Amino acid sequence: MMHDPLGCDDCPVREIAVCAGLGEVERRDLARLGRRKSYRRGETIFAAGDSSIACATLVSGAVKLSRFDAQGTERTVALLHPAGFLARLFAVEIDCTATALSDCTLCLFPRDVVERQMRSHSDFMERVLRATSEQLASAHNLIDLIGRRDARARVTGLLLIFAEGSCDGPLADGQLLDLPLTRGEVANFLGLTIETVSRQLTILEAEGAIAREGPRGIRLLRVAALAPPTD
Amino acid sequence: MMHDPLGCDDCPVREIAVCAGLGEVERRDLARLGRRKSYRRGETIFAAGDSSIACATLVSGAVKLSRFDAQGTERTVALLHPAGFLARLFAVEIDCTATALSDCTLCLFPRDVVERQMRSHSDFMERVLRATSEQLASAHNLIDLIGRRDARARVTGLLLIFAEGSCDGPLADGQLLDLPLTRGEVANFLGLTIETVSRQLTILEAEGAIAREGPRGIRLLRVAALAPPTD
DNA sequence: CGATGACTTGACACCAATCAACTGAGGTGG
DNA sequence: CCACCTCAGTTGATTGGTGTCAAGTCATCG
Repeated sequence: MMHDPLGCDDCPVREIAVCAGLGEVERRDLARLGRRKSYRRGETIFAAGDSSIACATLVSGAVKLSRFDAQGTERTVALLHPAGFLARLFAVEIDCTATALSDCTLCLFPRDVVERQMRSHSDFMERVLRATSEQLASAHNLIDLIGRRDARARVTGLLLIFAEGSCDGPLADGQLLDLPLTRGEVANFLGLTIETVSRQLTILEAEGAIAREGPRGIRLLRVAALAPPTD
Repeated sequence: MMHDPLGCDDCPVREIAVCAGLGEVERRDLARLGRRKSYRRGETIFAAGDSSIACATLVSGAVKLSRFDAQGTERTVALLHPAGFLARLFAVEIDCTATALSDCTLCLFPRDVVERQMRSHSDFMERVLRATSEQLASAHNLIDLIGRRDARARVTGLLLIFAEGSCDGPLADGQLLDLPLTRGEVANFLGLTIETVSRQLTILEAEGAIAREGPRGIRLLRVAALAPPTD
């Protein structure tokens, strides 16, 4: 147990998360600094302004990052899938709140200890930087999605984001997708209303592109009908 | 000249750019690795897929970052102001094209040499990481702006982004703003059409919030009328 | 059994997209 | 010098997609 305090040995994302690629020794060093914690759906992982946690890796489940404006209106700015990385290292301020979308498990690394670790292990810092770059790229993907697409494309875009994030390997027709977001959360993320999201799903189901199975389950019947045109 | 190859000594952003905070020695080390280059409005600074440039600091002028989808449609995902930082270090792929919005000057750092420098100077890497985090935060700001705001709020939001980016210090009524974007570029960035942008500017001018001075100049008459409600 | 909350569906209104015409500046050439 | 073109921008008329409001369904829970 002393040698594997975070349970890395059976970590489902050890090969793809930010910790991957570190040597055995470095990983153990890192593992000693963090702790693994589980959250239930709806729980706040950290709130805006909380600076105790510097970064975190999502081991299982799904997490949303959102902000609240002056009126207290929520705005979801990112979704995280397993192996996803939350980093606010050296940021001027932490302005996002992280909330569990489903029951989930994370490896949390406290700020002080991680900043020291990063300065002495440039490999680790490099991986953090790479992860932050990927976060930036997916923020750009989201900008693309909500900036110019109509309601249908936004909904299909979200389905594809989740399908790709929750499974490894390419998508196949018939795949069952667990969408842990409520309609309200989907709407908030996509910049739509609950009603519009619901209607789009109805349309997609009528077209035979998807089938709803229970409140959260969505079976992707024809992936090609969801993807944007490739010409 | 050997001691100041990039012209750092009279650099207008030396106190706020990514290079600030480095010691004199480190900055000279860094300066030896980069080169300063000027671009004219419309020129491409680097295209998607070009991996020769790892990062760049904008010294003067304005730059847009955009992507092109399968149909070749442009989607602007970020704007850069002086002291702004472009980094795609360790990213899986460079997917953005950087274009000069106005005549501008940048310090460019080639990829190979910068990655070496980062690994040996953790101070530098830390600043790059911080800059990338700030880029992420402004991407989130943009998501907020275009995801749920109406046309008026998007246009005023852009005006404020540019006003804050192009001057240091707080905003004051009566300030003249040079908006180097064409209507089409504004529309693309905000996820609107040219016509809607034009109409919103007309409305804002009729309300006395702004005054258009020439094709590019906008005088901010009442900043309070542009800012979102704070209650 | 009623209450609650997530979701769906319908009717309608409204904002922004679309299509189209017009203006004005800058450039070119007869 | 003026006719003409082009291109960015503005303005107007109309359409359509999405928001809004409202009602209704269904599952869960006390």
